[in-house]
Amino acid sequence: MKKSHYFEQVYEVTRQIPAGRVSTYGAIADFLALGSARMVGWALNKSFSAEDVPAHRVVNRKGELSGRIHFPSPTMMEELLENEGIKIVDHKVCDFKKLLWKPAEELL
DNA sequence: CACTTGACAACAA
DNA sequence: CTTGTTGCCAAGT
Repeated sequence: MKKSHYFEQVYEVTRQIPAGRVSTYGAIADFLALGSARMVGWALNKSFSAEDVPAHRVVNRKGELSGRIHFPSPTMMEELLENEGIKIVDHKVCDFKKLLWKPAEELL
């Protein structure tokens, strides 16, 4: 049952993010070429009610854990990321650009 | 049906 | 750092 097409797409892409990597709203939105970064964030918000989506691997364009506030605990996101080998400094991803993963990479 | 809000992007000042 | 704009589109009120 599809609620909304792009929701599923965002979930799918987000699930493709490998551990130890992060992605951005812009990257996903750009890859889907559907809506916009807002839609991605919005879809991720609903991801809690959806299937298991590693939303903690999705950050904003600055690498900030902007979504941590929506997690059960604001620190959970950092814990999860650090658990995957991602360094978090000041609620931001260290070497963000290096860890940045794009959906298109899977196609390469 | 109109308006506002939203885990945003990207730039400008 | 903040405040502002424009684009984008669905859900909530």
